[in-house]
Amino acid sequence: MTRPAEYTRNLIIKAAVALFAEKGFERSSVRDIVTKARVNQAAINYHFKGKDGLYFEVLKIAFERLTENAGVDAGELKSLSPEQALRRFVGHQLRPLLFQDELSRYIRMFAWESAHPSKVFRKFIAGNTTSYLSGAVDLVRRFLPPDTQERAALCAAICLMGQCSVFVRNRDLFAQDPFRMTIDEPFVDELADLITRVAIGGLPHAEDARLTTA
Amino acid sequence: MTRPAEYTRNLIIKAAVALFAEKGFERSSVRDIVTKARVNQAAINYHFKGKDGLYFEVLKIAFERLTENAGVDAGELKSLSPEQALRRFVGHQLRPLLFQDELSRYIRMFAWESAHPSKVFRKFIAGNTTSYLSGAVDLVRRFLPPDTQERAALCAAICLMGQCSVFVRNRDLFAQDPFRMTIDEPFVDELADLITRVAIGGLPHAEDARLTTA
DNA sequence: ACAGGGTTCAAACGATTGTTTGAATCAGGC
DNA sequence: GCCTGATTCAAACAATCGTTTGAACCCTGT
Repeated sequence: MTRPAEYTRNLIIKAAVALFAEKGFERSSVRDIVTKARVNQAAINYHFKGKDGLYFEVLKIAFERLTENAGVDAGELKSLSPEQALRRFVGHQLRPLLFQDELSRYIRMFAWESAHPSKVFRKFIAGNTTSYLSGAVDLVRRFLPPDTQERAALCAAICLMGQCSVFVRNRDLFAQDPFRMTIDEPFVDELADLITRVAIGGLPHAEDARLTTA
Repeated sequence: MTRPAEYTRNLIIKAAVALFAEKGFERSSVRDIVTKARVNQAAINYHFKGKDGLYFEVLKIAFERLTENAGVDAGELKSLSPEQALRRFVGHQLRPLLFQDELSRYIRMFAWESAHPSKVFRKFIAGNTTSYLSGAVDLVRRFLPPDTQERAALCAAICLMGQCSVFVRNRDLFAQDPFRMTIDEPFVDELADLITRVAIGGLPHAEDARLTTA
């Protein structure tokens, strides 16, 4: 069979995940990837039909791993209280701040896409109808008034994930000079608590009477 | 004097602002800018010492215009109730969703930077100690418990601005197929109310007892 | 031993990026 | 009128990007 093919495929995917997570898709060059993977230039085009094809493959893997392992897990979601589930989810989204394992890299990749979705990514979510956003929507729905419109719930979910991804993307920036945040476990716990608590406290009032627009 | 110089300078700046707002700094090429401005290739390097120099100049202008005109205005901030001030600020941040005027373009430029700060931008905020974030920090502080640490207030401000900039950046994406949001004035009002109300409802509980980390 | 297909390789391709060049053009001062 | 400095211009530069090429390589089946 094609033993060696699968081997270098994995080599490439591993290197690509690391780079895509670190810098995002656009800023990661093919030459960076093949250098890190210690394979030839043409390998990506041979095995994945180009950079886009590689990214699509990587997205597929990341999505599978995340949905099977996430705090979005349907079973776990029901066994926990809404507050616990939300806290777990936020903690999961902030995971790349603390750990550099594979799962964290996948989350970070999606954090880049939430900043500026690439063409490949759009094609990807077009195929996966059950977007990773739907999990977040279910999560916030439990805090929103029961008659909240789907659109508002979607916006709330986007806001929730956006708050996490800002920190994931700019981790290094916030650690540096004007901010000087020491990003350790106590800090991330604090941050996750902050985001979670603001959501818990605020979401129930999301559909109150219209504010004066002035 | 150098009349014609200032004229083409403004031509370039105007075109650059439009493109930087639309696509961000990195994705806007020098050739796009000079074509839109109807000036020569070399003009940018002659007048601004390169693309970076142009961007720095544009950032300076945008920052001045925003601080003098923003909902962050110190006088206006004190004359309004905390709730009104926050709602005004959020509405201001979401302005690019509705209008395409100059002010909206400046806001959108900063929204791109909040996603992935460029080198030029980092150098810029290093020089402007009173970051545009400090206004947001003051705003959220009025809802946080009085003894909240500066670090937590800063995180809350980042979260607040992040929620707005997600929609500003991805306006077109959310209008399209998987989401199909019609981004008109009622929607933006609704969204601004949502973000504001979640913040008002949640921020006071930001420093409650530690949540169980599980 | 040989042929053939899957895989690797170094090199080049064409497109795009930001920047530089050197001549051409224009203005105003002596 | 001519010189000088500022400004514009078309063209090229060097670097990087993703992709393609065609020969070399290696393993397998016959």
